[in-house]
Amino acid sequence: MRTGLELALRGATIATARRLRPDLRTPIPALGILAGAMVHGVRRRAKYLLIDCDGAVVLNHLGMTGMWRVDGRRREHDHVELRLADGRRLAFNDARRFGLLELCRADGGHPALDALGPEPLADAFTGAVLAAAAARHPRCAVKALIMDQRVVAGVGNIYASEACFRAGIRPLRSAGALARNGYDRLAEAIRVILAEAIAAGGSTIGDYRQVNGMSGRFQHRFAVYGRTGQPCQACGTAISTTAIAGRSTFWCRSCQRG
DNA sequence: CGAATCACCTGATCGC
DNA sequence: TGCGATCAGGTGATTC
Repeated sequence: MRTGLELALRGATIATARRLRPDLRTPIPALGILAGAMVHGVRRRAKYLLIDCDGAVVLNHLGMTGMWRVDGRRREHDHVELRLADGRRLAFNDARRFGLLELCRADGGHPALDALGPEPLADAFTGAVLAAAAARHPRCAVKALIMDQRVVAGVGNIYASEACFRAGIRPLRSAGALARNGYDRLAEAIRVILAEAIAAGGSTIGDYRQVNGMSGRFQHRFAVYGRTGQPCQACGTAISTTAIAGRSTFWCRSCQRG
């Protein structure tokens, strides 16, 4: 989504920005400050997008169903609308309203960004980081550990299951019981899965679309997510499902014994 | 204290 | 066909 937004917005001037309803997960602030501003770029930190504008930084989280689209016509659940000086219309749509759209402080920060762990695609993220977190939370399930945004920032429910499969690690395994080389494999698996998913334009399960309206393509490459009962592509064993911390978790009991 | 559970909200799907 | 129950990409508060 960051890539698509950057392509659509970088260098563009916002003519008007308005809320179409007052709140998402939190209140949406007045956006009049964006009128006439140029967009310098779009950054990402964890699952948050930061839209750098003249005089303001917009902080946005997609929640479960949030998406930005360049689209001429207004759709149900469009909650924020940017009209650009060149005539294009960019809308933030979020059926469930678990998303967030706020403005950063003058220093560019925001409380939501304060406690986040390292970026999984940055050099600072290593197996040692996961092993250290495991030492702090030895009884935590491995999958829950990698979904803790304070441990590593940006791994959600789909990619947590996929990364555990890729690393050959049982998602329910107690964090304290996994050896260091397991965390090295897991950190690498997280990097690979996220990089591949980003390159594929994300995963469209229900209504998610890229900024240009196209579906993601990574859902066709899921090894385990949503494949309960279907044969594992590696060994043929039926994929299992279980709940960890209230989230559906998919795994192969044969391939994932680590 | 840490970890599981609930709450937030809408829509799709499933079983009856 | 209709209806209630359940589930869904996330996060933060509450409960145990």
